[in-house]
Amino acid sequence: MKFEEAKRQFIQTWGTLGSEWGINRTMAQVHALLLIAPQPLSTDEIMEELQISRGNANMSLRDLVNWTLIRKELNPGERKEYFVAEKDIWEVARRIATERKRREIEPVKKILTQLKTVEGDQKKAEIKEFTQMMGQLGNFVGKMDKSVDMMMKADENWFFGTLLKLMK
Amino acid sequence: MKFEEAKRQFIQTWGTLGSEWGINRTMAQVHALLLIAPQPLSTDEIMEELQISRGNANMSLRDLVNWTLIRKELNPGERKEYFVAEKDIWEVARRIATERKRREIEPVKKILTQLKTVEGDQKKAEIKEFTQMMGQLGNFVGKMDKSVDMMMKADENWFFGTLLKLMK
DNA sequence: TTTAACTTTCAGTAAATATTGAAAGTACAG
DNA sequence: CTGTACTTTCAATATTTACTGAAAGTTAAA
Repeated sequence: MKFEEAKRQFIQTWGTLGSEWGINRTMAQVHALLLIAPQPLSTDEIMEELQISRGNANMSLRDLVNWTLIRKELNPGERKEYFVAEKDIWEVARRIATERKRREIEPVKKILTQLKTVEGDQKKAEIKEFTQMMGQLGNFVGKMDKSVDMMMKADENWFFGTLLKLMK
Repeated sequence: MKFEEAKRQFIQTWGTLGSEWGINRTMAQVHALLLIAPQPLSTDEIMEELQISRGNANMSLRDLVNWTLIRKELNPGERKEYFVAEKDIWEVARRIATERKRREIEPVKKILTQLKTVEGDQKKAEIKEFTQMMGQLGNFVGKMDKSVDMMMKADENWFFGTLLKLMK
């Protein structure tokens, strides 16, 4: 396969994967482009390569910076901003996990805790079932949460090494 | 908090969480409703409770059955179909992980493997960066894949027990 | 200052996704 | 068979989400 084709396909694949997991397709494509860029890219280069508008490029880049998946890089004596991606995939995974935990898991955890305290007679099947399920979910989410904390601190080889050794 | 309010809030929370993770909001809400139902529910009961159309209810239920998160239940001598959810949350998590792996991770893995074989001079920075990144990603996705396989076979207490013990 | 090179915003529009509901399909009881 | 109690489908529509591009904002060099 030719390089240009491979690049096109990678960007497309990454975009699709992103949108399947609730991440805006264009943002994932910009990320893909920066992941394989050997040097920092400017907004104009990204617009050109992905054929997107300035507004869209700016927004995607801002979001990626907020996710800490990319950072701005400035050349001395030049106004233009360039962007570089974090290229260590384990680090990328950790940042995504951390961010999604903070934005999505923590709020759910808090709500589940509240919902466990629902008023009503535990002898009613409805209430019993509800309380039990909130308990199970709260417990599970708590464990997931702890697992992410662990991943955040861990080194890749150690993490997968330990995990996969347990499999045998 | 009153039961009706807690129920409403749980269904809403679960729907939001689903849509943040690329799962149709209504499908997640139907799932939530069945998770807390002490007995099987019919399509009409679900339509009524969530205020959705017959078509939408039918489609969401079919999808949930395909994900093996719920199953049909028939009462002898009755035409109507009822639905029950798998209530063991560890089992639910495993089924979701298995399904997403199959639908989304496996195809990406296959493509990454192909993309590693891109033609071109490894001395060119572009190609070198690309090949390296495909290698890193392929490696990472492979490990995630194996971790899910492990989870599929494991018992909840053992899995989290082992994982969280490693944290200390 | 002013000008110019750049970045950000956001109202309007386009595209993607989800939902409805009525018609068609299915299968069982009589 | 035939009626009826259901389930499924799908074209039309509504809703949500993403994108554009021009105007406003910012910053620094002249």
